[in-house]
Amino acid sequence: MGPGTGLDAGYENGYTAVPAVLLNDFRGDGAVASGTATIRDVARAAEVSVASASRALNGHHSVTPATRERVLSAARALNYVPHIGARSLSTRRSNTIGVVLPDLFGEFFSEIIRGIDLAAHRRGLQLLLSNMHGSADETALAIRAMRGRVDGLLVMSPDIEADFLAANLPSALPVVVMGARLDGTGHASIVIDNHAGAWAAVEHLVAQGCTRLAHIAGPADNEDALERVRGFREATRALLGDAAPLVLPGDFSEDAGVAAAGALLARGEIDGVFAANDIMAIACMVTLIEAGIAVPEQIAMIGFDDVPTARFVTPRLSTMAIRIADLGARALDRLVEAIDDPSARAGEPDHVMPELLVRASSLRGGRP
Amino acid sequence: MGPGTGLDAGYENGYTAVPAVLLNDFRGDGAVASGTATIRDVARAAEVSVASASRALNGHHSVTPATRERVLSAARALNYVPHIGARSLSTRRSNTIGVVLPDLFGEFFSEIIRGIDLAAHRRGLQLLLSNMHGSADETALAIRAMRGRVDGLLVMSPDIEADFLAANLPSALPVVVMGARLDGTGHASIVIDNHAGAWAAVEHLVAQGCTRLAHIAGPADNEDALERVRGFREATRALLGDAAPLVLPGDFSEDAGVAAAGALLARGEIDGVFAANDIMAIACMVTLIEAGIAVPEQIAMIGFDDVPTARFVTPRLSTMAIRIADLGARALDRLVEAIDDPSARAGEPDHVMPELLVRASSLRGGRP
DNA sequence: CTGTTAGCGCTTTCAT
DNA sequence: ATGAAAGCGCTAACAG
Repeated sequence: MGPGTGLDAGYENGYTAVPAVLLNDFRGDGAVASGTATIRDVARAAEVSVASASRALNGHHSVTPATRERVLSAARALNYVPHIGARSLSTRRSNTIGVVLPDLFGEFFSEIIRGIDLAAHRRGLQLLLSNMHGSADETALAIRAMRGRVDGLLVMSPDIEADFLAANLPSALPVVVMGARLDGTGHASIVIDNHAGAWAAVEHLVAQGCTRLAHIAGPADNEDALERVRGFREATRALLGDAAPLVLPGDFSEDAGVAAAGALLARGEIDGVFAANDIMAIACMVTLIEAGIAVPEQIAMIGFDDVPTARFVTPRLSTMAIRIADLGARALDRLVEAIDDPSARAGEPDHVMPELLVRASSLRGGRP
Repeated sequence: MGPGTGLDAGYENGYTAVPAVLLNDFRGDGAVASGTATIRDVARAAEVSVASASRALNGHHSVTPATRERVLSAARALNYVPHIGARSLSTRRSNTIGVVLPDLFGEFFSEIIRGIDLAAHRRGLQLLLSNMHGSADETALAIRAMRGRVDGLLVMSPDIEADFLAANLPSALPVVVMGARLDGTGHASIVIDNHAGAWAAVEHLVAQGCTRLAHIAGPADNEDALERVRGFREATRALLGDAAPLVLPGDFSEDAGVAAAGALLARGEIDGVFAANDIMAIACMVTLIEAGIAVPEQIAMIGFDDVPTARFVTPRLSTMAIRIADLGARALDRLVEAIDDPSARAGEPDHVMPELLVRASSLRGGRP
C-alpha cells in the first residue's frame, strides 16, 4: 500500500468483534471433517452443558480453567467450527456490513471496496456485497435482502432518486450513504464536493493558458456528474466569460471518452478538456493522441477521481484527486460509529474535497 | 460491458433462488419502519398461524387465495421484511457464496470479483467477501468464519501452501479453488496454464527478433508466478539457447516494475522483457520510456493478465490475456454445480489458457 | 461456577 | 387448507 493513504491507522475501539473461538490456535489439522459438529456435540464430549461449552468457547471468565480446557480440547478434537449464522440470530449481531453499490465496473468501485475492506478488516467485520447492476428496484431489493444478516449498511447509488432511496432504507438499521445527500432522513452521508472540484479544474486549465474549454459529462441521472457540469459551466462563465461552453455527453465509460474525442476532432478549436471522470479522460486522451493531437500542447486534459491508472498513461493524467479508498474507509468508520451509538442521529454530511493533482497531461507552462 | 466476454449468457438452472416475497412489488413506501416486524406480527395481523403466513409469503400452493391475500397485505402494511438470517438457519440455505481472496489490490482481483458477482447475480446469490491481507493463518480464520453463512466457498490463494489450504477447507462445504491445484482433495479447482503462457510470450518475443530476454518474476511463494518463471526459462533455453536468462525479482507490484527498469537500464543489452503480470510490465515500461528507451524498438515488452489498463498505456501493452472476469464467473458456475450435486466429487481442474494479445509494446516487425 | 430453560425468526413435518 | 409444535445452532438470563 502506498504511503500517506491514511488507511493504516491503528485499531480503533468500539464496535469490533472477533469471536474468541476463532482466535484459537486451531490449524485445522484434526482428523474429523470441519464444519460438522455442533456445540452440543462439543458439550457432550466435554461432559458439560451447552451453556458451559458456549461460555468456555467465548472466553467468558466464569468458567473453571479445568472445564474450559476440557471444552476447548473437545472442540479441537471434533474440529468444531461455530455456526456464525446461528450465533448472530441469537446475539442479534452479525459482525457483517452490507455494501450496496451501483456497479462493480471500473477502478473507482474497486478502490472503494478496497478501502471499505481495509477498515472492516481492522475491526474484524465481514462484508456482504451487493451490486445492483443499475436498476432502482433492484437496489431496493438488494437492500431488503440484507435484513437479518448485517449490522449496518453502506449504500452508494448516486443515480437513484434520493426520495426513492430514503423510502427504501430500513430505518431500523444504521446506514451510511455515500455520494448522495439524504438530509433529514437521519442517515449519515458522505459526499464529494463536486462543484468545487469542477471549478478548480477549470481554474487550473485557464491558468495553463487554455481559453476554449470543453467538458465531457457523466450520466444525466448521476448527481455527482450533474454537479460537475454545473461547476464547469459556472467557472467558464466566471473565468473565461464563456456562457455556453461545449459540454459533450458521456456516461463515465471508456466508449464515451472515445466518442468525445471524435467530437473534439471534428470540431477543432478546443484547447482544454475537463472530463467528469478519469476513465473518460484517459480514453479521450489516448484517442486524441493516436489521431495526432499533442497533449497537453494542443489540448490539455484533466480528469476526476485519480484512479490508479491515471499515473500510468502517457502523458500522466492530471486529475481532481479523491482518495477513493480513504473515502470507503471513512464511510465504514462512520457506519461503525452509528452502530455503536444508534441513538445519535446523523449530523451534517461529511464532505470530501477533491484535490488538484497536476501531472503532465495539463501542464503546459502558461501562467504559473 | 464489453462484447465477447461471454459473461452475459442467459439464466442457467439449478441452485438459484430469490425468495418469493422479495419479488413482490413492494416499494417501501409504507408508513412503518421496515425491518422491524416479524412473521409473527404478520400472522397475527392477518389472523392466521405463522405457518400459513410463511406459506403464503413463500408462494406455496397450499394456501387459499383469500388467506394469501390477507397475509400479503398484512405484510405490506407492516412493511415486513423477512429475516434472511433466520431463514437460512432453518432451511440450511443461505443463498450466499463466500469469496476468499488474498488481496483486493489491483485490477486483477477487482476483475475477478466482478466476474464472480456477475455470475452470482444471475442466480440471485449474494457474496460474502473475505480478504486475508496475506497471512496464511488469517486465511484459515477467514474460511472458518464463513461457516453457517454460506452455501459454498470460492477460494483463491496462490501463495498459501496447498497442504495447509487443503487441511483448512471445510470438507462439509462445496469449495472451488482458484489458482492452485488441490488434486485428490475432492475440491474442484480452476487453474491458469502459466507454463504454456510464459512459453508463448517468449516465442512471440523471439519472433519479433529479440535475442536477449529478461523476465520480471512474481512473488517467490506464488505458484502461478513460479510456473511463469519455469516456462520462461525453458523457452529461452529451447528457443534461444540461452540457458541462464536474466530473471529479475518482483512481487507483482508497481514498485517491482520500476525497480526492474532500473536494473535493466543499468545493465543494458536486454532487448525483450516478459513480466509476470501487467502491472509490473506497465510500471517498467513507463519508467524505461521516461529514461529515454524506445519501446518496443529498443526493448519489447509483454505482460500477463490483460488487465483493463493494459489498453490505455502508450504504447499499448502486449500481454498473455486471461479473461479474468470470465474466470471468476466460471469458478462460480463450477461451485454452483458442486452445490447442486454435492455427491459428485470434483474431477480434473479446469484449465484456462492464456491467449497471446499482441499490441504495440512488442510489435517491431521482426520475423512476422 | 454450572445446568436448565427460553428464546432469536423462520420453515416444516405432522396432525387436524 | 390450516394450525401446533419441533427444531435450525447458538447465547443469555435465571436458578441452583
